[in-house]
Amino acid sequence: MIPPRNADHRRPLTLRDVSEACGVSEMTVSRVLRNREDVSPATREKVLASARALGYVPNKIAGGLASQQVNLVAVIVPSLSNMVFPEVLGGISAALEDSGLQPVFGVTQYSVEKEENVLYEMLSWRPTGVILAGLEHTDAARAMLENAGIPIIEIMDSDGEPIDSVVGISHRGAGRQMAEAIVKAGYRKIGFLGTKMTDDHRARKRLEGLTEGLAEHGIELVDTEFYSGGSALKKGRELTEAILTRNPDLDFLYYSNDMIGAGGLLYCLEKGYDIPGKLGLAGFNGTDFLDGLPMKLATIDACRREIGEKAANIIAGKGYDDGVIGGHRIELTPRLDPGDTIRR
Amino acid sequence: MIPPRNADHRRPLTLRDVSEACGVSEMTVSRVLRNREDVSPATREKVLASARALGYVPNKIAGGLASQQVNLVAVIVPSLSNMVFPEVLGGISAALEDSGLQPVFGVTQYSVEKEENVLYEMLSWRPTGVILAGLEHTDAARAMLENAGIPIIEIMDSDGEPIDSVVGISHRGAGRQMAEAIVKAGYRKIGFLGTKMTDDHRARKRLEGLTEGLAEHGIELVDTEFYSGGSALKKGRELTEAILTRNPDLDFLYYSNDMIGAGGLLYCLEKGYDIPGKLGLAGFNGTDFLDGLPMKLATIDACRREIGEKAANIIAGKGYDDGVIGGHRIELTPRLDPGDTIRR
DNA sequence: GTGAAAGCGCTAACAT
DNA sequence: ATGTTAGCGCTTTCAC
Repeated sequence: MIPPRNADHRRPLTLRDVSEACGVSEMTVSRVLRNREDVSPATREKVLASARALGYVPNKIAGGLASQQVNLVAVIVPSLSNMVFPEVLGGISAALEDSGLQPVFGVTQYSVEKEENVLYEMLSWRPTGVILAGLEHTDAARAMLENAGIPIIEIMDSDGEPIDSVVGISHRGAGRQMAEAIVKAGYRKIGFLGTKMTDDHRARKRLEGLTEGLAEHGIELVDTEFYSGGSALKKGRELTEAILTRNPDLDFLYYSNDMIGAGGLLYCLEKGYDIPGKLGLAGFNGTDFLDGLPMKLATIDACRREIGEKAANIIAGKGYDDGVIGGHRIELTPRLDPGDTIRR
Repeated sequence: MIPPRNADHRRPLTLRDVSEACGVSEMTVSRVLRNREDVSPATREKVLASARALGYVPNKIAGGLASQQVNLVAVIVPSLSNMVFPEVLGGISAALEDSGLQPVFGVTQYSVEKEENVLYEMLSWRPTGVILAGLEHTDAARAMLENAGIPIIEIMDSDGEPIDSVVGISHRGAGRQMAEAIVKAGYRKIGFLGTKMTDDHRARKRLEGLTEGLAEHGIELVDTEFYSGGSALKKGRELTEAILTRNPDLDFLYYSNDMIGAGGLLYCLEKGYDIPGKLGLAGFNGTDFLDGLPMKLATIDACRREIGEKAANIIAGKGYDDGVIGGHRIELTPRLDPGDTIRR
């Protein structure tokens, strides 16, 4: 075993060390390091030189306690392995870039109990605001959010009552929109394939929307097929094979996300199905890294990046010059891209 | 505009509030809330009841300052949109699950300057340890890491000298390993396709390893093709078409990641290339969500999740009962999966 | 433009 | 098992 090189337990540097090194009061050093204007250029240079030379890194724990302000934004999402949420986080990071605020991410694995724990942890850091996915929370989490006294932005989903602000799309609406498109294109025997959605409320709402939308045209879903875990692409193939074997006369398959839709598409192409002629397909999310498949899968864009940006901007107070931080309701309109897999 | 519901600027609750509510000293309340054993069950219940009733959330800023310990682990990665890093983060989160430590993520967008900034931000929160991708940093970042006095784990790449500990694979070795497999399978005219790798040192090292490995058999790369941005699947198609048009006699294409490899594979299948007979293909990462493509692309597993777990375990002190935290060197051996796209 | 004093909310260390 | 005291490293406030 190589001996530890970094196990020195030297006391970290403090303002006092910098102060002594440059012969300026701690207070003035603090001013310089916070880029305040009321310091003479001469002292400023002296201080910065010492700080750099020593390798001083300010202690935000102490700073936060003294100033009662912490420039963190808590961001809580169900998963990172989904490709959906990394894009939301990208939007948030970009929007917060020059705001002086820093996002901190937490993951719930689609469990409201885990969400409650993560939230408790994060609130204990006294963040400037909270962004979290969805409108469904435990009672305790809801209470914490209501009492936090900071902006709370619920994102992704606008089907329900937010605690404070909400930025999202109507997943029920997306389901209905897809139902309209399917019916208008002349498909009649429709199957649904998706995740087991005990805790994925948005997928559930899309299915509900689809069902309602079809019902208005007197159409009922013929069959459904659910999965959990595993490679989505592969699962898409398997589910598709299963549902088409059971119901050879299906003429449309609606997938709860683009990845399983892509798997289904590959399967159907291999089997020689006439797409979109005899069989139509659609997914959800507008996953652009799937561009490059043999055909472009029909999908509805979930506006992931934009949702992240808008939510972050509310907390950063950007673009909302009414000065009001709380109580925003931003419902984005997702665009349906028929791609190559819905006939026209 | 809906009026703000959450804009009340009530003073957040303090230990004192809980203390007064239950008639127990602040100190004892603090003990209860930190789950310390030296409190009688009766007082414990009384305190917990009050804390819950009030909705008290501890202030870790103050706690961290007083105790001089912060249960955060800073994790710094180049990107979240890559699918590689979310898996590493998953491994880290899982390993830290019951350690009382919490990961905090930062993103550098493959820029060492940005890395330096993010690092400065994170170190100012006085984390328990730092996990960051790669061995290449600015001098200033290196100095900060060396002076931080906490465990520093550089991950993903073991080709070089770590500051403290390292957990990764040799990308140069992975390149050589692939070269061996390619030559052994009888391919001779090899092309490389990948990202413009000014700042992606690991991709660069893989290419170097490949070149060296081929050179040992007297083989030179015939051609290379680079891209940046855009849908990787689509780029894979475009690059493949370009390189095969220029060099119709190529018999192997090595891609710097599985996504562009998948795009290339789909392209070649459509064009009717004989794979793996006349043309072999390979990628890198062991991206399992690509299971479900018409053929399984040859690849080398980057051990992403395992790297995350091992790095986190070092900081959590788990599984390293020599009591030493610093100076670990863990080099994992990536497995080559020939899939269906290298002939045997 | 600069400095001195007080205190942010909690916990370590020491009493009891 | 519980309470008291001091102080973590910074910033706010006020004085100069």
